[in-house]
Amino acid sequence: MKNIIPKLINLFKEGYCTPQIARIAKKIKEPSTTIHYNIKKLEKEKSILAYKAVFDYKKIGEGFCAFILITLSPDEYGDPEKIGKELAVHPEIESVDIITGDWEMALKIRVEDQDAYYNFLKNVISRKGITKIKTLTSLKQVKTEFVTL
Amino acid sequence: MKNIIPKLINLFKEGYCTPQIARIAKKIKEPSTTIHYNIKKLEKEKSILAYKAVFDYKKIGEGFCAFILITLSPDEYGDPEKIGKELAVHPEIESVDIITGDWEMALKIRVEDQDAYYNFLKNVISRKGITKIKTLTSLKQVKTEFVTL
DNA sequence: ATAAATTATTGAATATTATTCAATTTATAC
DNA sequence: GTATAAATTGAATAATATTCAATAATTTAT
Repeated sequence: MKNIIPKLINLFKEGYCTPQIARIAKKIKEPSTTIHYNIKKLEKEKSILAYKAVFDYKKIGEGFCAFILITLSPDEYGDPEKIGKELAVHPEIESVDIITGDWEMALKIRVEDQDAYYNFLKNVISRKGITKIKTLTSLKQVKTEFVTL
Repeated sequence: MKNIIPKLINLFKEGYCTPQIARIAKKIKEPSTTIHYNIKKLEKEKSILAYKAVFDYKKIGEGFCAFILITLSPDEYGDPEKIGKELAVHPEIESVDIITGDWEMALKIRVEDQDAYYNFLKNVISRKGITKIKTLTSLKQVKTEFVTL
């Protein structure tokens, strides 16, 4: 057996999808060439970044989801974006935001289980510059990426 | 002029995309029929919920992004999922999670600007059952929906 | 262990769909 | 008001997903 599915999942996180112009044309009752033109415009001006799949993450072995709120050390405070970009390369991280308030950064994480999360914290999050973190574990996901589960 | 773009954006939030089987087949060097088979399997078992576009939200008039942490009143505490589902219908809400810790729920919101956010708080969030909220405004989005900006 | 049944892989043929192209209309700038 | 650019459109084409039937691999039952 080949087990192509993990590869598919990875590709679909990046993109590897395309708009269904004919379906959209039917839906909003416009010629498909007009739809095509407008979509290409959105792509050219980089308003659309990617076409991708949204998963039921429990079903693809990423059932553990958490938010991490991060406090940065004063010396790293000048360039939180740098740390953000370094963190963003990790595939377990769904989102990275620089935020206002009691913390400087908010991450959303998806891993298999609590063990995997512990390893993630040890290997990725404990790094110079991060002073303190607070984990908010998701007990139940009601809506994700604009898709209601 | 017709201004089809807002309609496209709405459709792309729901889905209206499809996998690029030929491209995937080339990428991982497998027959396209095998890819097709495996994708249909993922769809049938509902591991894939949708294929959709990811936007640069600043460029589509949804530049204001915030997380809302919510404390529920003790009488609603028994069924936070019910409130979650009621909130989930609002298109401004990207995600709804029931969480552990100092708060019971975490939302991610996208609207045009601070004014729109204020209105959103007034109209959607102030409701019976929600005792206290804390807003974490995103100053800079580094990564969203697994896509690095 | 063997047979039966199910699940997975694949190539060839087909149906759909995105894309290109050229023509026309609509909007914008001077 | 004219010129220039942007947007819409139908017809033709190229590319793609899909179906189908056959084969192979894996699992289940006996």
